[in-house]
Amino acid sequence: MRISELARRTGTSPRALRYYEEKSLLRPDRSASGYRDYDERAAQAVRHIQLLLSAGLGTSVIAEILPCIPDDTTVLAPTCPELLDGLAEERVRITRSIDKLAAARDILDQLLQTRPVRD
DNA sequence: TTTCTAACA
DNA sequence: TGTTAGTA
Repeated sequence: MRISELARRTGTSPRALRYYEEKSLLRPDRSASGYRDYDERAAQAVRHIQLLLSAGLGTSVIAEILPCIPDDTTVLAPTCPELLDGLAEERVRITRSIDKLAAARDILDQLLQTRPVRD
């Protein structure tokens, strides 16, 4: 399928799909005319990319992880044990970020003399 | 018409 | 990320 169809089927834009390719997240074939030609697996890969992106992972990390996710799942635990440590570290970084943000919010709550409110 | 690349907003 | 230009 061509880029616009893949974009439509995955809810992204052709622009984003070209960007993914530039970051080596996707490697579509090319038609004789130079048009990108995507297969079914690409559609699944894009969904994985979007999931990983929403997890806050960078494109370089995603490029490593992607080949470890089977087309039909969203879990990689059983597949590539080597990556698990790296992702665990990523999780630690995220936790630290959350803690810092929470601390910043607490300070603002004090300055504003408001009682902590849940969003 | 659709897509391509590259560059600019 | 969107958009634009000039092509094939």
